[in-house]
This record gives sequence, C-alpha cells and structure tokens, in this order.
Amino acid sequence: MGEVMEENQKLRMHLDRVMKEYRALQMQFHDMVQQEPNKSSSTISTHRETGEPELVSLSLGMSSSDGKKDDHFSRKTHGKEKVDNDDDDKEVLALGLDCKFELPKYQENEPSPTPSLEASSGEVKEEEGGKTWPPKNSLKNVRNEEDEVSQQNSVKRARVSVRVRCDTPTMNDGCQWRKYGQKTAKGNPCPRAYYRCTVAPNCPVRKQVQRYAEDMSILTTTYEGTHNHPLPISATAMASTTSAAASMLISGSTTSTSGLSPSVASILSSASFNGLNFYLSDNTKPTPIYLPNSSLSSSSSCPTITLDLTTSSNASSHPSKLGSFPPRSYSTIQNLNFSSLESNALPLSWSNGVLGYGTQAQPYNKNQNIGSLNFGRQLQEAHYQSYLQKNNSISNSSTQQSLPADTLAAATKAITSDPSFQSALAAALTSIIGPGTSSTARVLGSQTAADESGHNLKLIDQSFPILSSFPPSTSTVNKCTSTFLSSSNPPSSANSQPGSLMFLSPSLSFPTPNNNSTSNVRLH
DNA sequence: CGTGTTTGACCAGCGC
DNA sequence: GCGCTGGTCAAACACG
Repeated sequence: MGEVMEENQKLRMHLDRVMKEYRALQMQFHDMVQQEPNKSSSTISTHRETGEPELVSLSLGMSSSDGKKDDHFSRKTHGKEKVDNDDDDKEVLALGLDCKFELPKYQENEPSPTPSLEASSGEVKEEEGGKTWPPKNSLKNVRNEEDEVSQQNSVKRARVSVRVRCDTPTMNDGCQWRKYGQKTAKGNPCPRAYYRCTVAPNCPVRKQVQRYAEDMSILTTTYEGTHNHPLPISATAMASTTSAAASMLISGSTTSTSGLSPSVASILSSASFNGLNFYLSDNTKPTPIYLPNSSLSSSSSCPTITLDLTTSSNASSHPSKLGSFPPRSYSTIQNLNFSSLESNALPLSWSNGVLGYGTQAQPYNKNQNIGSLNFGRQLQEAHYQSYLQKNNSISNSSTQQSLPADTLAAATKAITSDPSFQSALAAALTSIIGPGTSSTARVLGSQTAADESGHNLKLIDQSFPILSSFPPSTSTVNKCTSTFLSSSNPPSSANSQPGSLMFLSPSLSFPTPNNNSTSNVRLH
C-alpha cells in the first residue's frame, strides 16, 4: 500500500506537470488558431467549394496542404482499394490537440455527430420517450422534409462490428447480454445469435454474434444502439468505441465533412493507434472517409463500420516500420481484454480525454501519421516483451497475466528507462513529427533530455503508460478480450457525447506541429 | 424460483 | 401476390 500510494503520488505529480504543459500548449495552440482563424476551417470549405462534398476531412483544427494527393485519395477510396501504405508515400503530419476548436461549429451550424446519431437512430428517441426499442416506423415522423431528403440514407441504424479471433461463444465486452434468438443466415452455416443488453431493463442495445465457416476462429460481433444506462467500467471501452464509430458513420453519411471530426477523431485515434482496421460499408453512397487500412463496401444493408482485430496490418504490410523489430505477427487479439479495463496504471487524464490528441487524417495521403502512431504502440509492446524475454520473466504474451504487479512495475520501469527503448520510441515519434518541430514532440514527463536538433522527446519514468497496453496482472482474462482500448472511463461516458468521445484517444498528447517545419516525413 | 437459453412461429422488408 | 430472408417473440426448457 505504501508503494502504491507513493507511486500514486508520483503519478499525480506527473499528471499535474502534464496538465500544466498541456494547458500551456493549448493556450499556445489557441493563439495560433486565433492568428490564423480561417486556416483550420479551410479544409472543409475548400473541399466543398471544389465540388468534393463527399470528401471527409478529419481535420481537427489543422490545415491541409497538398491538393494533388486529394485526387489520389479519392481514387483509392472510391475504388474500394485497401488504403495501404506504400513506400513512396509521404506522411503529412497533422496533429491537433483535440477537437475543442471544432466543437462550436457543430453547435452553431450543424448538428453535432451525436444528435445526428440520435436523430437517425430510433433507439435514442426511444430512450427519451421510454418506449420499447425498435421504433423503425417512428423515424420518419420526426424529420422535416429537408432532413428526409438529406438523411434519407441514414435512416437505418448504424452498426459497429468488431471482428476478433475468439474461442469462446461470445466476446466478453463487459456488458451483460441475454440471448433472445438464433438464426442461420443465408450463405453461412454458422448460426447467428442475437443478444440484447440486460444491464438495464429497457436498454436498446443489441448485438449479433456470428462466426464464419471460412474461419471458425473469427468471431464477428455487431453492436447496434446506444446504452441508456451507466456502464461498468469494463464495458465503457467497447461501448464508447461503438458509439463513436456509430457517430462517425452517421455523421459521415449525413453531414459530410464537418460533422465528423470529434467522433472520427476519437475512433481513429483509439483504433488506429491500436492497430485496428476499419471497413466502412454503407448502402448509401460510399463516403470516402480516409482511414488507415480502410476500404469501402456497399454490400451491407445497414451502414456498418467494422473494427477488424483479427489482423495486424501494420506489422504485416509495413514491416519496414518496425525497424529493428521483427515483423512478427502482432495480433492484438492476443491481449484482448474487454472484461477488465481498469485503470492499469493509466493516468486519469489519459482516459478522460484531457490529453487526447486530435489526429488529422489527411485525405491526401495513403500513408500517414496514424499508422505510425500505431507503430509506436507496437514498439512499446515489442520492447516490453523483448525485455521480459530478456529477463526470463516471461516467455510469451500468454503468461503476462500471471505476472506479479511488482514484476510488471519493475519491468516497466526498466523498459521505460532503457535507452534503446527511448531511442526507438524517439525515432518513431520523430519520424512522425519530424525533426524540425522543436518542442512539439514532447510526450510526457521529463526524464530524457531534449537533444539539440529539437527532438525534445521526453519519456516519463514509472508512469509511462506501457502498462496500459497489457492485461492486468490479476485474474484470468477471457481469451476474447482486448486492450485496444485501455482507457477507463466514467460510466456516463458511454453515451455518445461529442466531448466525451475524446477519451478514446490514447495517451500521447501532441501539441500543434509547426506548419513550417518538416511535416512531411517518411517512415523508414 | 429466478434467470438465461433454445427454438419454432411470427412479422416486416424486399425482390421478382 | 408470393417467396425469401433477417429479425424478433415467446413458450418451453435447463440450470443453479
């Protein structure tokens, strides 16, 4: 207890320091935005003016640059190609602090993503009215004619599918579910199971669980609806993800560009950072949202976004990014953990979104910063396991759960203080941010001195969030759980509120990059 | 006895 | 109108 309290105090100190830095940087960023008031919104307006209303800009207050790649992106996405990272891709760094400067837009001009979701998904109306769930036929009554025209294609509820490798019948996502039906769908001998949330009596959330004959180990869970009740902490990650993804989907199909940023940013930052693949399928018109490793499909009857946790595309398709690390199959499912997403030495600010970074997925790039952030994550894990193996404390990831806490703490401390780890992470982040962005690559805390070239990369010692990447050291963990969202969130955050979605952002807090600096970088 | 699962019936949407 | 399909209902059943 004493050690824990001591560590807690250290964490608090780190947190305070980080908060101060964050506020300072936020103020700095705000000043910059005020100095260039039109720059942040130029992306969206430009796209609209140039006759590309479908082009979804994930701008979070940062500006875009190159218009040539715009066409390239459009071709890519419209062609339903998997947006892959090619060697000749340049990476335009575009990191914002968060979406705070974008939020007023929704309030002033357009409905926010969440209201959009509520307006287009009947269950949310039911939540307010207290009726029973599937009010499919009540949707049309609440729309004016313009909305009917503009949102006609999004009447159907948005769904979020999570695909994982799982041996158990269902994926443990922290919620309580009751099976209410089973059906064998056409073309798939494996039956589809229907579940509804039983945490609250009238919770509208339902999910479908299905396997595929092609690969019985892959479990696809499709979530639908928004929880109308507080969720256990262990369930907030998944609920938040689905909510954010649904918001992204709805807003993407209804309000085009400007309605996307917060939810898209959250889902992007949460998922892309953890190596998820996105697949958008919308029976409406395909919305060319630029996502890492994304592809578009119009096969589904309902707009669906799929979080694919079965592959590690960055590790497999971009081995060069791994640097000296072997491009081994780094499947996130090995550490899946939806059942126990407690704090895990995760600083509070990381989970409540204060430090969430806003990632701007430039629509012009095939390859961009998000994937590289994922690289950073994998770097951490690789180093972590490397360290553990080096010390004979652990032989593989499957036994990590049984590690005593002090071992983990010691390992974490050793890793984070390991110069090779720091240098590798510094290289990764430098490659993201660019060497010319002085004072912009600070991560957290202060232990490593900034170098002369302006890398200024600092690592925090014991509170470095590497532990959050791993399952807790206690209890047995369901095989089908995931740490892809390691943040612990207040239960109310499960409801899709624009601001609350940012907690999905993982831990790195990037100040605004210097526009004049080297923002186009390659990851090699 | 309460809770959850199973499973056939039922309903609505859609295409022909 | 008809058949197919996905989704839901609810009675029967299982289990602790």
